[in-house]
Amino acid sequence: PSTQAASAVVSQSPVVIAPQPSVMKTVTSLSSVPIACGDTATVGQLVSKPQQAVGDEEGINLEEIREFAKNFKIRRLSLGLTQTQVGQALTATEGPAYSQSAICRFEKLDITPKSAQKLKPVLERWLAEAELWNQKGQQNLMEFVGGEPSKKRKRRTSFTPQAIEVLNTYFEKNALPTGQEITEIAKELNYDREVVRVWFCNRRQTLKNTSKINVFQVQQ
Amino acid sequence: PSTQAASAVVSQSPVVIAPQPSVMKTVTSLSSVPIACGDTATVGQLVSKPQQAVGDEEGINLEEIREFAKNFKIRRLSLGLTQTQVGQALTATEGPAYSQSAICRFEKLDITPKSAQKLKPVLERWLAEAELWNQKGQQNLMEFVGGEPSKKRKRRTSFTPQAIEVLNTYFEKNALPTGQEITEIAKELNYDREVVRVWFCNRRQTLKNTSKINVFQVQQ
DNA sequence: AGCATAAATAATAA
DNA sequence: TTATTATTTATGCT
Repeated sequence: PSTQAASAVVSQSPVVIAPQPSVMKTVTSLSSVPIACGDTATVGQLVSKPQQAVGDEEGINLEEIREFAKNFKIRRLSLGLTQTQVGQALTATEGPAYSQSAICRFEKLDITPKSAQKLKPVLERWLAEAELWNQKGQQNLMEFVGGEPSKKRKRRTSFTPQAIEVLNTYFEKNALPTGQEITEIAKELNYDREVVRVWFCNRRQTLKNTSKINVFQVQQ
Repeated sequence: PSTQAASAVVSQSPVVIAPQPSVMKTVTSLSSVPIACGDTATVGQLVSKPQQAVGDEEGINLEEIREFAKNFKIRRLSLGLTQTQVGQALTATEGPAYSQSAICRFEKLDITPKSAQKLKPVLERWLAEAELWNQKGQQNLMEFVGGEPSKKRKRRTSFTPQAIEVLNTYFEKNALPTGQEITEIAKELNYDREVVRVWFCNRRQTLKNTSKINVFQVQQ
């Protein structure tokens, strides 16, 4: 299902500058052409320009794109779709490939106006069709989105006390086992390798959170 | 910011049975009183009963609750709020404590009709008020929700090649370091402890995913 | 243009 | 509910 396309197409990178809001404020006080010299700025940067109603930029209605992006996210969530699903479905139906990152960047307006302008109608059309299928039943939507008709969330694993004891012993010796070590541990305990890997990950997180609390002495 | 309220109010636990859909199908073929004997079933279970329009259960309109739950999630997301934020805000304004899990369970209808009936008006009222504040500006909403006005996402950490090498060495020795070990590693590398902890977590995930792919020989 | 992965969020076993 | 597992989103980099 989640097979990543490994096409490494080399293209000229847009060189997007991602300034912090605080930086923006400082810069905008200089007024006029705040970002970059004559180069590419993201839609998000352009629409947040304070003075003068942000209308068109090279004939592109930025405000409209901003509005659509916000709307798109809500409609996507209403359908219960993830960015990954949208990207994969688009890759399957439309010509070019669309990564999860691309969808994310569009929603956050972290792209150039030109790119946004090109992507907008594609998303618009696809989403409208998806909503149509959804009306006919969720099953149809999932079929349209492609792949797994109703991929259920993996059942949460329950470790036996014995297994946890063994895992903790390993963890104490080494909290960050190598892939091979994980494989061996999984084999020994007869659990899925991925499950074992995730256990280690979460164990670390827990540890970190616990430490954090202790620092503030909220403990007990 | 994320200090968990440690109030341990002991109440009669609902004892919710959570059967899988596949199990449901088998059981429903027996028709009438499909779930449990005379005990508590979740709203989700009750509304998915196939025959007979699912009307009231002990005077509670289940269909209405289902509708509201779905709507609640969409409205929450439209406001850009997380389950955690809602829970914390409710804990602050309403009497009892509401955890992220509680909100999650309500949205998934993984609660008893009685609990849902009790929670629904609370959520309804709070959400309506939140939307009101949101109309006056996002800043007001964040203030209403409480705490951080605009908590920004942590900046993505970039590890130096040297640091990664050291981390990998530790990981190979032990993929699941203890809290103390993490602290020491973080100190040695001069990175934030939390950052190191998360590194290990994600490293495990990567490993797991890689292993998975190898199994299917999709590699290269 | 998108991979790799850091960080955040949701779901669930206990 | 809490503690933990699993999934999703965001972003540094090339």
